[in-house]
Amino acid sequence: MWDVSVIDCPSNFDVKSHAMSDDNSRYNAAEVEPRWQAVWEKGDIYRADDSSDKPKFYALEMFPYPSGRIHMGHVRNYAMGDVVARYKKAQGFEVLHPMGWDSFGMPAENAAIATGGHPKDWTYGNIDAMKAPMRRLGFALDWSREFATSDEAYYKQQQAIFLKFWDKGLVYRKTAKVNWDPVDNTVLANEQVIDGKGWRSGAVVEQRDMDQWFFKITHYAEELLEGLDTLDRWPEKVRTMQANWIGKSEGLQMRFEWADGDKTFGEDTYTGTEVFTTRPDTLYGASFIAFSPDHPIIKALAEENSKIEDFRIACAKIGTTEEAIATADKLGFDTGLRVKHPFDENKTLPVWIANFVLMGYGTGAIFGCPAHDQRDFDFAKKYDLPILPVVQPHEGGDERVELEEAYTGEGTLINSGFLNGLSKDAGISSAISKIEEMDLGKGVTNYRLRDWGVSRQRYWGCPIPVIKCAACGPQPVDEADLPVQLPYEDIDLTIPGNPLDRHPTFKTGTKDNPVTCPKCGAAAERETDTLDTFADSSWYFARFAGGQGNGLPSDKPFDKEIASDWLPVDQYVGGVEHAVLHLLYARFFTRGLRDCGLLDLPSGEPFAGLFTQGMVTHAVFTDEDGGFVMPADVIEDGNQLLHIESRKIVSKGEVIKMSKSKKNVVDPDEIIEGYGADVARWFVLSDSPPERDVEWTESGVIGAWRFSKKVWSLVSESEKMDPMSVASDASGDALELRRFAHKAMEKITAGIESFRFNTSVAQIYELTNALKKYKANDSAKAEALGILIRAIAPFMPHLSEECWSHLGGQGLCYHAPWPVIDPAMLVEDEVTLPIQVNGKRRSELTAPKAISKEEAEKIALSDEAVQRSLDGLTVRKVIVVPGRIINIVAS
RNA sequence: GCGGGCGUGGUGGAAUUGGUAGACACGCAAGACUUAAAAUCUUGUUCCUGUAUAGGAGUGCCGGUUCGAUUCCGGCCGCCCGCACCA
Repeated sequence: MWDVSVIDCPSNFDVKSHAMSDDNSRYNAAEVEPRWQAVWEKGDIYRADDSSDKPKFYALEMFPYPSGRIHMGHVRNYAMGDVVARYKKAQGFEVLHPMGWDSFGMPAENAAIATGGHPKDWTYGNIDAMKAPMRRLGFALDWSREFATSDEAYYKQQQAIFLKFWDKGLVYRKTAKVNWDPVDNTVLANEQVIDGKGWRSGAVVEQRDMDQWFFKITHYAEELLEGLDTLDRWPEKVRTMQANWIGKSEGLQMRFEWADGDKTFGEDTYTGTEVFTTRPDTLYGASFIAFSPDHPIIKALAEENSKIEDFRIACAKIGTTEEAIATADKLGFDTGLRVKHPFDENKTLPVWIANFVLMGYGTGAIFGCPAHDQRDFDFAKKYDLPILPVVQPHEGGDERVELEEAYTGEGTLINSGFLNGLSKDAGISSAISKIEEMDLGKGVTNYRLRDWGVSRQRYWGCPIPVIKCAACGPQPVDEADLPVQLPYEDIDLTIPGNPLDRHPTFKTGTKDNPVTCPKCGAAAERETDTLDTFADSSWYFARFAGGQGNGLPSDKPFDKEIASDWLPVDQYVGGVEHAVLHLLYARFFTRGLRDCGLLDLPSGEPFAGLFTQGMVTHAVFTDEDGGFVMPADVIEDGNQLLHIESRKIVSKGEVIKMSKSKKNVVDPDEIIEGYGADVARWFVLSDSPPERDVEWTESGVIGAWRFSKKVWSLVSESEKMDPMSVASDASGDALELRRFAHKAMEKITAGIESFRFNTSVAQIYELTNALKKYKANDSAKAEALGILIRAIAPFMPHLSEECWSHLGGQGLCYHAPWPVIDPAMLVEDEVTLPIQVNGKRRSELTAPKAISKEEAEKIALSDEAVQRSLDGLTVRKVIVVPGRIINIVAS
């Protein structure tokens, strides 16, 4: 089978001819769309009014990185948000729908290296280049609040927030093992490591010890977790992912004391070793203690014992990818040390070092209970350690049979002294109480979530407003001295390493103006790392909201009152790839801003409603030599595909996300030029459910384009009529049309409300088809047409304005209220009931809605087709569900 | 391995308290208009029973609950996504 998208498109097909028709009877998007855009712009109709009395609605799409081009993914993303924004406007809400640029980041540096330019010039050039196509798509955006995160005014306020967070104890510095991306030459946060690889570069991430700035996101671990339950307009999937990421577990942190008294490792003396466990009920089954190779005690031991150092090195060699670590064989080293068992004075346990124990979780040490933990089991098998079952499965089972794997299920405790006979849960709480009584530990809650490392060794980001003094340590820059400006001159990105660190003046200042410690005044050095760009996108929505529409504040991040009025964002739309990155960081930031008194947002939740949309995909084309070919360069010739210039035979491959590297991209600009913005918008919303991927096909676009023409012909052939008409006195065919229109409108509205735009689209098609068949030019037609045009408006705003104005509608369609559905039109007085015999449909009956069960049963049984299928059978039962169905049970 | 989601015509997909499976669209086929094509319009289009105003099968597979299951329950199979030695 050949790709329909190509076959359908004749080789001499000229897309420009569609929109540029000079035939007046045809809809000419190329002429119509800019004309309306000019009207909207002149009227400044999308500016949100902060002081409006109307109920507010904040619609937002994840703002773009200015890569230089708008792609179809953007079109789909913003089209969805635009549908919601326009719909809510028509529903009578005061709508805020802003747009800006997430403009710091690595691609600008890479582009600068590649082209010899400057990241700033590249970035702002791209923003200029992207604005025009964005405007051509006709989104209802309030551009008055636009900004870029790389604007000095923005990052200055971000530095101020950083300092406020510092004051509040939400920022700290420490040396830690960090994820190092060797390609981007920078540190990554845990959330930015995907499958052991950098989220942007794809390079295998290494572990390095480095001095880093951290945001204390763990301070809000519990609140971030609990808040998820309140986000009932978020996808379940995203909430689950965040909950898993936070990874709460409750258990016991306790100390195993050394068998032979206190010990000193390095400079510290320990009475024992701290472990964390979620299964204190299995303490009697403990057969060893295991340390992480990175545990401070082990590090100290390694300095004196070369065998331990060798073992640490062996563990480090396994690999740095998460998967390699997860699937590596269990490795252990017996330190010879022993600890006391807390419940059994006569028992001591050996202390091992084990490669599967993570330093980053719990205390970096565990007690091993091989019978009831698979990892401990594998380890015990390998090193011949005792395996003592202490949980008896409820259903039979003999504890003396040798286990083949760990048993982790419910059961009754055995071999466990005072815990014998208890269930798992009762055992856990008993064991915790006992340990607390013995003063060896206490019940604790642990989280998998780690603090957010935000230092990046890159140039194109927000400078961290800190001065490092040899005497006083790191000091915050005085607020009056903000912003710490990112230098434009003398930036060399071509050598690896931190560009700001080797800048001639940034770090230490100039002779006349040296960098000095804000505390003691001595010569000092500026912090040369920049903030993770995810910080930039963690509060931009608040600046949009608190920007007052007439300019962005220069003395504060946002106006507290106004921002707090608009927030939370009522509907946020973006890609699911940010499920635990941006969406978690933003939830942290709003809590920090709240607790610093900058934002009045008690819940701390920035986004009340979230929708994660699917991607735009396209088939990949390859030529004979295996090179990728742009879809626009492929033509159909006979029954084969050819490259338009080289005439090489092209084959169609898999359908995947549009990407530059595979060349399976369609340029929105070309589509706008060829078919119009409305068609592009309509197509990306029409075919697939919004959360799923949509495959871009030429035939699909042509279908959307045909539909736009169909609507126009319907309107242009019609006489002038008031699109706000209500034909309340309609009868006969007119009444039927009216019913149809109101029923369709109800479904269209429900579709928009529940983000099932494809079903709204289907209903719009049906209403259009019904109108096409309706020939009279009466008030029922006027009403139905008016409904149709307003239903289309959120999807195809230009076409709807043109239709509205052509019919003689008052004002702009954008300002027209959403059609009011007449409930009487949704109720049929006649219904058609299917008649089933033994669950199989045999006939149907049309009757007044109010027909009695008895009457319906009587008619059904006397139906000819029913009689035929009942031949030879006895009726046992007749089920009549009023308004639904009749089922006759016979045997 | 753990967690979550999804399997419906040639294709995208409808069917949200269990009630006519396949709406709507794409594609395809036939026809009208046309010198011809494009565009447009009309009709048909789940599969099988050579004909259909008739019958049978049918929502990944097997079973269950029910008058009735795409929908609820149990067990398989396949695909996708997320997490991944988290104690």
